[in-house]
Amino acid sequence: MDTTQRTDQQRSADRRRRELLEAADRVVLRDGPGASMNAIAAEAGITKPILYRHFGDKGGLYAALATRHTDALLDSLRAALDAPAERRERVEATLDTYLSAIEARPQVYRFLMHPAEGTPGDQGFDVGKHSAPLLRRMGEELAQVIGERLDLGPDSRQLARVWGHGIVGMMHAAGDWWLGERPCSRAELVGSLADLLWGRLAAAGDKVGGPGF
Amino acid sequence: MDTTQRTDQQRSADRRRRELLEAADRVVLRDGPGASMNAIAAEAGITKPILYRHFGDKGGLYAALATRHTDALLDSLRAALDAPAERRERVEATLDTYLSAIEARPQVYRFLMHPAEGTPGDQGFDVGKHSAPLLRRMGEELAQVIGERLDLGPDSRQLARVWGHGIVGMMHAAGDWWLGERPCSRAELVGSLADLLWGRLAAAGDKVGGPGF
DNA sequence: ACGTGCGTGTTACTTACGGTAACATCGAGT
DNA sequence: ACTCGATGTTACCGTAAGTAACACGCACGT
Repeated sequence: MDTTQRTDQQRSADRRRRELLEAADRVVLRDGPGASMNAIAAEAGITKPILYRHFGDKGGLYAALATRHTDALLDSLRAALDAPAERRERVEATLDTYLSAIEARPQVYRFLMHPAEGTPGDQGFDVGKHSAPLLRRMGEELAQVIGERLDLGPDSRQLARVWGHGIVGMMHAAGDWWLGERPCSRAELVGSLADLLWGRLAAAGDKVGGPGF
Repeated sequence: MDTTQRTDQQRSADRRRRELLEAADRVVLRDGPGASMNAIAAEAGITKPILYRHFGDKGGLYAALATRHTDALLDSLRAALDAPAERRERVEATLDTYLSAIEARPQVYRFLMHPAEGTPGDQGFDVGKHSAPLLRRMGEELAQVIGERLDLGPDSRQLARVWGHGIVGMMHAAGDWWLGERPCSRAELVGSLADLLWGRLAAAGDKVGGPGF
């Protein structure tokens, strides 16, 4: 039958694709985002053109790779976000989940945040499209949760999106800096960020001697 | 005299360096961060090896370029941050200054945020060093202002640094998203972000029907 | 006046990588 | 036996980073 034949072939192709992705994963995690297609092909035991047949170009391969990791991380975050607990606890759990993930696998994290490394067909600026897909997806996801659950008055949807992307950016930048310098424990970082979101910046008193920030 | 001779030469070299940087600036702003060294050299009316003599490698040139723009932006931000006004107004002015800058010159912004594009000597992950220098510098700068002016109790310095990087990341991610989708006016974005920093997330009521975020 | 440096500039090359064309092989269905 | 399609190969192209090696010009000490 035509359909079963197609299914077999497709299944085989999918399996192969997964194998190639796993090989690519190993190489990228070992050599960084600048890993060459030759290196990836060698790790998979094949040569370049096969990679290109499966993924089109380097961007395609990297997009497939990023999607896998991004999906996994987003699943964890969703779980933390949906846990049955008070709002503050859930915010802290989500922050901690994200920070644990980047702490446990910094290479994956770096790859996801800087996927556009060796793509020379980069002309035309396209500002707005260049941000790491992970950040955008996390932002939209959080925006949806906020919009669904919080009563923010009129403009609720727009406010939720601004906050979603803003909070994700806060988490990302603070996490990036923390991962590099390790100035405090993860728990302290989580607490400090939650405090920031809880308005301690506005509530803090000026220091003696001048107008506060 | 030896010293005056050296000074003359150095002065001439510095002038040349500035000219080359300006040419590089034009090309990078026109062609994006993927601009080739050949193109930059051609714009400057010379050939590649001279660029390499002045800047070592592409990374050196880009670092010099980024420093120029970063310094300029940081000066603007410092001015907004130091303006004589209430805290909320100053926060809004700073956000607006940043957003105006990235809105006015998106190419510069993209270049500053994604400077590591064609640097194959990228091996070894060095997580923590990879973030855009602009973000780090803005974060440290803001941390310093916060630490100087706000009374945050014990751990003041550390809290200030977390917040500095966190707020900068919030501004960056929200700005990046906003620049791509333009979902609202700049003033609305500024207001929404300031509201977030002012604790409206914690204060918001749950939507009817379930526990809030 | 004459070499001696030294900064400025060039051409021509190497190396590495993304991407592609053309050819070889093997297994399944007619 | 023959075709078709997927899998695989070698060999190549274009481009871009980075590097000799060589050439000019100009101030200097003698």
